[in-house]
Amino acid sequence: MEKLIEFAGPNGLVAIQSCLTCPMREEGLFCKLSPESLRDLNSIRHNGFYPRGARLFAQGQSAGGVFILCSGQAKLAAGSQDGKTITLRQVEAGEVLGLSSVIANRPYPATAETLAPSQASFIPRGDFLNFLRGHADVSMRVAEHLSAELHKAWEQTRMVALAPGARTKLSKFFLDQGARHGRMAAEGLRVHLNMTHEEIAESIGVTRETVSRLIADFKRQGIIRVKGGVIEVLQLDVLQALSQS
Amino acid sequence: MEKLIEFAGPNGLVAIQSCLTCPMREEGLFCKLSPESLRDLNSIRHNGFYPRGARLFAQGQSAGGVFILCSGQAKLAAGSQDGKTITLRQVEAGEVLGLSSVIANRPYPATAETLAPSQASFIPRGDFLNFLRGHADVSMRVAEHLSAELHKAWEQTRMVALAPGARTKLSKFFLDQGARHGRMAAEGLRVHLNMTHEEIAESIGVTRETVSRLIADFKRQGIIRVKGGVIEVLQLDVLQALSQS
DNA sequence: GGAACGTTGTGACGCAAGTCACAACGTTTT
DNA sequence: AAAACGTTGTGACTTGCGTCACAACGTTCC
Repeated sequence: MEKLIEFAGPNGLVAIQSCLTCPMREEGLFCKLSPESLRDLNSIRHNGFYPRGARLFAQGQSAGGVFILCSGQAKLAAGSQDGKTITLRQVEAGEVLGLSSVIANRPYPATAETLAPSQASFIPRGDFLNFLRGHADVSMRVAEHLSAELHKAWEQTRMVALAPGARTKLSKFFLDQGARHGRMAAEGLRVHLNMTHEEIAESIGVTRETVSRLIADFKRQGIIRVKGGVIEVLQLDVLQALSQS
Repeated sequence: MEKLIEFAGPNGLVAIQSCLTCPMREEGLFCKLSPESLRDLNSIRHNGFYPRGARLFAQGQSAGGVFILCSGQAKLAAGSQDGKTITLRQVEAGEVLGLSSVIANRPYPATAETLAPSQASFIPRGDFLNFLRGHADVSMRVAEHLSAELHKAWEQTRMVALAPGARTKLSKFFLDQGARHGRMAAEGLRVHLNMTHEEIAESIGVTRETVSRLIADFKRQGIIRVKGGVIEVLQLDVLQALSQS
């Protein structure tokens, strides 16, 4: 991080200059650290800007380092031979990508792709492990973070395997998205959802057509309304009832 | 661990007396530690013996501590309201149960049940966290372990979601079991599999009937042979071909 | 030995969701 | 403005697997 000149990323993204002044400090896993740790962290990170759809790393690559998603949004998706893919995790600003692969010294198990224009800090594997070893407080936090991720992964497995039908899964998906980015408005919960039906389908493990049909169905029943990338949940209670597997 | 008298558990299980002389020392995550760490670990563990089917903890309970499975076998299974359950993970001797829940301070996300007569050491949450904080080497190992678990969980999600049919899943399951407990014999890979069709079904997320039918099918095709809890894989290559999603 | 129980084997049936196919839009490109 | 492209909406058809239902075993347990 030699150059800290004023800089705004593409798409009007405002650049985050330093971990020490990062607005995520209260939230992100790696942001809530002691000032010393934070300074050291800041000194080994490499900043980068990515447009929507950029690939941070690919499934099967050896784990070269971790990415801290400073702003924007990304997803972690695993694919099979026959072209099908499933989204393992959505990654929000402040979260980390590739952590477990670097620590376990294994290839990335999935591909990481931005869902929106994003800023991310890359930390090479070696530097990161040194950093970990030198900061006992951090490795404890890492363990906490990994634990939380593990719980989410299990929750995901449970959802995919136990939910009895596509309708249930889609309801769960909308509620989950609502909890992440939703805001209450006059008409109901309003969620900015810049995903295609195809992407939604990959998140819940069904086909694109099924998603299209179900959304049409939800609209017909007056449960949701859609206008240009924004979903309004009009009948939250109905959606919740549907999501109960 | 006050009493270290000679003792054999139920079912002829030979008791493991101390972490310091544990035969798993080279393998288990918590076993391969420095002698000092090992001694401290040994001083906070509480030994217990469990028959097959014993419940170590239940889904939703607050995480009281971790279990180290010294010998035997267990599973971690999550259930839904309507009685369906899915096996999240099979736990072998030397592995740990409840680790992520204790660290993340969350309720156990699944129920842990022994699949065979087992010996396990329980370590209360407080003691364990103190132990972690006092031993920097251990928390790094914990991070590694959690990373490995996370990868397995993702692999599981991938399998359940991406595998196109029940046949594929069952093939994968057999191969996985073979890798764990299999031995090459004259007729082929021999796997001791003390699970009912019901349990297999829960592991791969299909119904019991489907498992029964598929096994019958595999037998008819000469891919496997079954006699009393032991499965012999006669045509490993065919099974591998089937498991390719 | 037979009652009670849990496990396995199969048949019959139905339906949710995958697959294929194409039409109707929107957006970006040129 | 037409072409090229990606996204969405729907219809028709097929099918794998869940569900229900029972029969055939095997094992404990009095």
